Amino acid sequence: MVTQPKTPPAARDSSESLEFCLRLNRAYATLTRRLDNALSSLHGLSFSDFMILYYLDRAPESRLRRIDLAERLGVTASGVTRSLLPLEKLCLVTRQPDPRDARVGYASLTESGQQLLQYALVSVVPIAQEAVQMVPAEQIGALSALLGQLAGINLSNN
Amino acid sequence: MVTQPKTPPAARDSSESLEFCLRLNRAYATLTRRLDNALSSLHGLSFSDFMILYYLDRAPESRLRRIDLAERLGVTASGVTRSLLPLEKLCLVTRQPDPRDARVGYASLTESGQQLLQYALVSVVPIAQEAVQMVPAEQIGALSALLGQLAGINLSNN
DNA sequence: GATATATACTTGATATATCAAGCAATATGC
DNA sequence: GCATATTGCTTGATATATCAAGTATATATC
Repeated sequence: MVTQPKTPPAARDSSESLEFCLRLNRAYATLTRRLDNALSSLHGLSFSDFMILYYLDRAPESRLRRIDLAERLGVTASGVTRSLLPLEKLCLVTRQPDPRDARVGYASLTESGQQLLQYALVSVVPIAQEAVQMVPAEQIGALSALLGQLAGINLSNN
Repeated sequence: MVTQPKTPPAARDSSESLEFCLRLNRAYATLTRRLDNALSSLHGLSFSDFMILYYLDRAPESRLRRIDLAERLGVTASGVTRSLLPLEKLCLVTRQPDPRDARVGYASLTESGQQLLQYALVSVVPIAQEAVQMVPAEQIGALSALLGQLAGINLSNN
């Protein structure tokens, strides 16, 4: 039986956890807005667009199955379909079939997509650095890893 | 003139910062989706709705100017107007004028809003804790502080 | 004390994401 | 080898957020 009638042992943790979620939310909103603004004045890219180009660029052969792209971005397959449409229209990304599995479609970064990414990086990096600069440098990695874990928590139980 | 043609000194930091932003994005998406799902099956609340009730509950007299609510949520004034509409319709929040300044409208948590918040907390807290549990406990505070700072970075220079 | 500027909102048009449903193609079970 | 998932993806309807523009009040300037 619990013996403390006033403050149950989990009380402090629960508000700490909640506070964390609230701040994560606000940090996300703030950062994304700043990045969106900076990029849209460059070439009409959103930060979401930028992330797509960036993930593709890092992938082997500069391409990714649409479903894998969705997973990295943290959106649904539907979201990827819709996000890729304008990028394909601009010829920044092209669609490629998989010879072994006719269901999958690859999103592949084009030359011009790669080039635009380089330009976009010039706008994005300073903002990303400014946002992170207040972190003690050696903690960035740990914090980053932490967010990665958070994003990777098991989704199957819901 | 820059003298290192291959790896400029900022290169490592820049990809680290970028990586951080990418993970922040994904962590946000993952966590929000989980919270949204849990809450919507409860009473049709989104996590955004929950945050509104929560911020109001914590504020003095359980009320906040709409603009201040926007700032806490990290959204625009427009977003607050639209988010409050259904909550006002459900009588979870009411609008109150300011006797000194006719421009401002307060969003005030009602009794039933307070009650629903208590129920919602039961759904939200376990998810928030599960998400945070993988953080080494003593680091939660640091990370939380960091996200808070990140969210608070000067917005005027954009 | 009239004019100009800033603040606190609201609203119309638009972008972006979701969910649910559907369609093919592949993999699995019998 | 045939029925039954499961996977990868797209599409229609809908929710939610933005921006730009507009309204009304308050504050500052002269």
